[in-house]
Amino acid sequence: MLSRSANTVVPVVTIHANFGAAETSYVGGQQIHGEGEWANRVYEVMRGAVRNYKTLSDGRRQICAFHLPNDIFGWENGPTYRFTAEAIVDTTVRVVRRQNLEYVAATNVQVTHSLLSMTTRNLEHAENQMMLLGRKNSLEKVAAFLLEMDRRLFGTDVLALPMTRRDIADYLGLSVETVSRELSQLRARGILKFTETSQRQIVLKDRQELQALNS
Amino acid sequence: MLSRSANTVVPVVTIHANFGAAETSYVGGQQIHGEGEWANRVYEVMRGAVRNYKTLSDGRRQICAFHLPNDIFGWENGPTYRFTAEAIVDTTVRVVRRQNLEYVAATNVQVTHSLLSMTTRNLEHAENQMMLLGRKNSLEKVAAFLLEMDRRLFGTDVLALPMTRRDIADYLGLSVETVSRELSQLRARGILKFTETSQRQIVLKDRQELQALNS
DNA sequence: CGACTATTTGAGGCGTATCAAGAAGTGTGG
DNA sequence: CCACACTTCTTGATACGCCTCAAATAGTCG
Repeated sequence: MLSRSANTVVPVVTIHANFGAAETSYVGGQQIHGEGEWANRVYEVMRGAVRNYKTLSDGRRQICAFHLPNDIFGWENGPTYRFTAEAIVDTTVRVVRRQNLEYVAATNVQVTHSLLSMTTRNLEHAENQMMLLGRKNSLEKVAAFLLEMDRRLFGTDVLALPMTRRDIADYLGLSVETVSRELSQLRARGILKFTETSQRQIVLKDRQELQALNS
Repeated sequence: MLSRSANTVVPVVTIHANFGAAETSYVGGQQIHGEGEWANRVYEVMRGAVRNYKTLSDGRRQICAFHLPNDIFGWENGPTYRFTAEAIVDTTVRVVRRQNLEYVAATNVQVTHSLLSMTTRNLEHAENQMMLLGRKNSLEKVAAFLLEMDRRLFGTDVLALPMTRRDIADYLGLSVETVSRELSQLRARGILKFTETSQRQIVLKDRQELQALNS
């Protein structure tokens, strides 16, 4: 049972029918689970995209991760979800009850090991994001974002971004306007272009140059 | 074998003599392992403090974590360390060979589960830090740092910070000067004071007010 | 088509970085 | 114990990158 992870190709659990999995669909904008709610379920994205975020009391938002097809999310060690998870676009997920997964993990060292691998990859991503948030400037942030999406939305010439500029901004610790300006700058420099149909469809014309901007 | 974790009181592996542990000491500033080196060893801090950081090619640095007594670090899923780890002050660690730990983890579901718990706690910390780095202002960052250290360096009236202002700055995504200014502001507001002996020894006079600044 | 949201672009302001200098603290050798 | 060199820390002046506010354009959906 292997599954392609967000970042690398490593063995990882897939939520399997054996665990009592069921599919559920959400429309764009719909909440899948809320920060602080009981963490009863674990999810695997089948189609669509999910944003995982925290908010401060005054509404400031930090998106910690985007989940794309084959990503697993909602696995918690503690009793409650540390995030809100929302479908960005129409999304289908496979759901498994947490206790079923825990039941298997308690006895099966391989499943536990897979969960450990998954958590470690999430940690690596978070660590890279800390460097990005703490020490990169706005152009470097946007370049890194594009390269990440290019890697994860593989297999297509055009990056069909599911998320809004606001989502990108809240992922990179920027304002919407700054994201837009840096994208415009990259377009002006010939590093990318938008398709005729949409501003959310981006073609990377010079990945090397993007890579160079990513420090 | 239980050990107090950095953030919460949860069962977690301690590096035990059974794993073939040995103690090693480092002087302040000495490197324990470098980013990219083969991850052959796992460490537990006995005395002292460790900084874990990444650097960009031009020298910008992001400290991802400070490790204090009873913290475990150096556990990697991949082949190499993703960080440089340096002793901040004179530090003693317990060392275990990775393969010994892996050997136990491969068969013992409890040890694997402990590693999973530890990794999950690290992930939670990283997620909170992402919110801090991406969305908090400099005063909120410094307040959050002080509260974190107050929680982790428990049992004393004065916070005897092992790290320099530069370390704090690189942990919070700020400049040294800004850290210093915000500490001065908190002192001027009567929320903290320094001891007569050192600028690194801080007494928190109003934790509630600090908590309020932390959003 | 009309209402609404998302995106871009410009103008100006603010928060934090940078540069600079002095004070405080630390370590070393005499 | 002091003198000296060096590092760390603080504080002030200034610069600049990104945010905020505003308005126009583009895109979406009933």
